[in-house]
Amino acid sequence: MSPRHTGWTPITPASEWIPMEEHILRRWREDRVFPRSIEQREGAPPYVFYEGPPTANGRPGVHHVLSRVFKDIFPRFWAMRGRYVDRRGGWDCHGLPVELEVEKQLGISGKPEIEAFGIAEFNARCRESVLTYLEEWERLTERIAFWVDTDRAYKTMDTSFIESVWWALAELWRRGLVFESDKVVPYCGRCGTALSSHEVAQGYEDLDDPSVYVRFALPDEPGTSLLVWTTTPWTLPSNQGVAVNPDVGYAVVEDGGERLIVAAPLVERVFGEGARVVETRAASALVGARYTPPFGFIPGRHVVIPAGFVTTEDGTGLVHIAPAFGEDDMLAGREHGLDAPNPVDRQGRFTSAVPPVEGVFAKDADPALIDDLRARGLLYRIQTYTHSYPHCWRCGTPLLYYAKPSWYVRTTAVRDRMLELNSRIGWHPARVRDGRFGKWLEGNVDWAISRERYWGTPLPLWRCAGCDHVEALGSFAELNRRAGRPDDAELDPHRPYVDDLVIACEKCGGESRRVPEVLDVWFDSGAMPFAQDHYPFAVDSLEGRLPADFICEAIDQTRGWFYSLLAEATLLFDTSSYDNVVCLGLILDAEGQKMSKSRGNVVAPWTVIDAEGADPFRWYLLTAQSPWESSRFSLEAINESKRALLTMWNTLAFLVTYASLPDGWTPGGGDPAVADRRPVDRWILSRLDALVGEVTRRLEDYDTLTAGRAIEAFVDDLSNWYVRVSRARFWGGRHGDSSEDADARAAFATLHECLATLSRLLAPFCPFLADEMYRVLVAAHDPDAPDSVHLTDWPATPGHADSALEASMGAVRTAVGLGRYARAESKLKVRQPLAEAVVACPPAVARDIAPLVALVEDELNVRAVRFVTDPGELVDVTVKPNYRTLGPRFGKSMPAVAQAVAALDAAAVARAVDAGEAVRVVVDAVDEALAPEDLLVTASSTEGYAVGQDAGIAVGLSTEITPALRLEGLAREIVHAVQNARRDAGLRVEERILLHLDGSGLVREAIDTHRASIAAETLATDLSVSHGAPFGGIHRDEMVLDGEPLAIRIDRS
RNA sequence: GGGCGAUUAGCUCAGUCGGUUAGAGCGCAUCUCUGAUAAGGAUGAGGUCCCUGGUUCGAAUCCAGGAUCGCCCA
Repeated sequence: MSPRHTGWTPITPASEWIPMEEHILRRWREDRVFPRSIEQREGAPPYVFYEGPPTANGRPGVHHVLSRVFKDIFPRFWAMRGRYVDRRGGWDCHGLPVELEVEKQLGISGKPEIEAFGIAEFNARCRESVLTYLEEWERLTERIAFWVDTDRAYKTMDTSFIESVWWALAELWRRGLVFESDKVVPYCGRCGTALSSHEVAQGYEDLDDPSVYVRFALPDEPGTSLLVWTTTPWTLPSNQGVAVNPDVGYAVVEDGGERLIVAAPLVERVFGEGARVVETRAASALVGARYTPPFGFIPGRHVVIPAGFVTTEDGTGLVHIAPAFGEDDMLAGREHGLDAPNPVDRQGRFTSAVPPVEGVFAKDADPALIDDLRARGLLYRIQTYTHSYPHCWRCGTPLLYYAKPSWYVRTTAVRDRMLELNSRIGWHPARVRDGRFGKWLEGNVDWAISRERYWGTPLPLWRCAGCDHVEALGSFAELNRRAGRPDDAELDPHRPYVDDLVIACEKCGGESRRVPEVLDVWFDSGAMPFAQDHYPFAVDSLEGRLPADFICEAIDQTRGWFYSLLAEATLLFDTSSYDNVVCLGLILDAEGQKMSKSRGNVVAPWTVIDAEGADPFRWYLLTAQSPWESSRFSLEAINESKRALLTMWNTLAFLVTYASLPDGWTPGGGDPAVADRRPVDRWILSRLDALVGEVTRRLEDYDTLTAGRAIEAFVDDLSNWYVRVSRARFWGGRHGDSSEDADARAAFATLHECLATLSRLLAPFCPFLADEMYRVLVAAHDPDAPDSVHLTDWPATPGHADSALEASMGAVRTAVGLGRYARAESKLKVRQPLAEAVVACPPAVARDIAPLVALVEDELNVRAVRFVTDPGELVDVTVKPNYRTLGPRFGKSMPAVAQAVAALDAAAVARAVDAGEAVRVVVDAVDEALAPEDLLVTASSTEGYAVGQDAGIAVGLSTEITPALRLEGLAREIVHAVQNARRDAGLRVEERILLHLDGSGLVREAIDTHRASIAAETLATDLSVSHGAPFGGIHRDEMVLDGEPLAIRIDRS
């Protein structure tokens, strides 16, 4: 462990935060602070956190920092609250992104080329590639102080992880929840695999498609055609039918010598005004009609069928049906006995079934097919139609809707249970529960879990070549046994090795081989609650591991990880897998555009860290805006949000500067009890009390924004009021005066308690700054204290709350603010003492201020404060009804109440309110009593006197400057000038000086009159006055004060 | 086409249960304080709380419709 410093050490300047953070990182590492923070809570109730695994085959971006910072703060908070918070990292290893990367490296593309290259070697490359940036991820994770155990990180490609996933799939199989079905699926021809709906969700992009109107001739009615509309001309060769809406009338329109049939409501839309409708028919009259298909390559029934899904929103009301290429088409086709021919191969290219476009990618065949239609006179119209169309989320190829067999998990079986469990999840923001996520669950369809790819968890399903019987194997031991190997034989569950293991069919004894598909990677991620611990093989219970207390990802995971976690836990364990989830927004660039590699507007996290440091980065992400809204990101924004941290740091530096002076102060007892301290001490401690409560509540509610604001407000109070008004006290106690000494100790102890407590409240937000504060303030003075703030307990409310005192101080601060305003208005510097301030306010406010009146005198630099409490004398008062209390009582009569109140004698009402008496008014001929809280009394100054007013207080200043006050003001100007000179001379705050002054007239008189105080304030052991400042000395300065010359010379004492 | 959000000062954003005078920071202008300060303070300029309608004694806030932007889906 690092040697512990004792006593005060200087504060690292804010300009050195970055090297300081790096130093602290080394200390954490050497002192094993993170592991110890977990170990010391062993046996305590767990707070369970799951790391949603990123893939390490790409570089981390700022959005990853966002999620990792939120993943860090709550576990830190709960660890300090005493919970056992094991935090295990994880890496998502499988999936298309990895394969794509390797394809790129190898310069190959598509499945045939992968197979030619060899699956074994391909997967070996995937295994290497997936962790390309692991080191950078780990370095970033550590640098931003995301405390997560990367040494024990689970990897979804680990054999233990895969075995747990197999167990889960076999379990679901056993319960009949896994099935194979021919279904239309979103299919990527380039990648050669179906995509799950949550993958499809990630790839929508606007696409210009042809929108074509095609004539389907009716052979029984020469010269008459169905006008059919489609945006996917490439599916026309596969046409098997035309669907009409059974509830819609259809019109026959004569158009340039031909007769075209469209839905009656769409006639005008298609043909424009003045179309000649020669006949209308019910849909039933069309059903069963035969037509000539647009292309003759593929046989079929080519018949009109009824279908409820046909709309008259757009198109022609006659829908082209190609059952192989649409879910609706497939269902309607089955119902009416249509075939589902599919002339598109697994690469998305036309087969020889459609000779003109053989080998062409389906969507690319549109122009050739349209030309063909046009040449044969079948094309009625072509337009361009821009719509949002799904693309492969990784390779960007437009997806095809395509019928093929796939493996499914029957999630619809637990749909209602998922909804029920979801209703109990603490969503942040809450709206996601019933909104985006809830709606998604309501529309749940069975989860397509198979992918015809290579680098993934192989499906543990074996199919018999003889009898087609399928069985699921849920463990490696079982597979080995069935394959005739020893139970514990070495086994690589990845392809192609696992594909070589042939088992005997349990039914017919025939040869059973594994199905070729691998698993949707989202199933891997959703399995992590049990697979990271190799359940049920390595552990037999998930007690304390499931569900998680807290998870966090960006909103785009609603259909990804948030879903896969919930679905799998519900299916397998009948529970949710998380109790709370923070759902983060997107990070946009400074222009409000989404950051993406293609736009080139991605900000690298290292840029931010190197410029501003990790803690300012964290503070910005945690407190600058609602985390679930998308927000604009810029370096400037971080710099702005850093302000509060700088103020806090300056306050810390102030304390250390004075405490470490000779005869300074160290923590550790002998300080006055809180009850014996000054009101301002008790005030800031009361504020601290409130702050601890507020931050605790907010973090319990996963609200970092409001917690951070509360901290900022406190820091402002501490620095700009407490330290400001207490500054002189930190000089006290150096003159052997015991009462001064006690007062100084009280001030030090108070400020120290505030900052030390602040260090613990700040620890989850800014772990570096907080730890440094704690080290300087606490650990360096108390050998028994934990050596890091992250090993301490979360502060308890210290019990210093005093709401009356806070109200009083509020009034004082208002009065001082108004007084300063009054000075500014009359151009009277605060250094010029004045005889009197007059504070006009209600008696209650005067009573609030009275015990703290000395503060007002000091801050306004006046000899005395006089209160004027009679409303008539210096202030006008106005009385208004309190709508908040009276509104519910009087409702519609509120205008009458307002009128009645306005008619009252305001001064009399003000006195009554102050005395706590009810006021009677007549409203709508009824006598009503208004309680004091029902009336709002505001004061405003009478003309020509007071110059500041607010919240029932007005402050005026006597502006007469007597000769004595003038001299005193000058003396303070002289002190100010000397202090500046000291600073310019580079003297330490405590260094004694020999001071030589010269000035004429009033300046000379001021020096003579206030000689002792000038010397004391400037730490001058000797003060000499003569004509002109002699040469020599370490510093000389000359200036003009109030038209009078002043010369200063300073020497070291 | 549907769902979910967002729209508040020049910029970035808060705004609790509907309560009459809507806030902060930054920027700008003027002034000021300071032996803790990469600071602080005061004042000012700057607002159609996206629009329209409704509910209500009272709407930035609730409801309906619309506009724009974004996300999610079909």
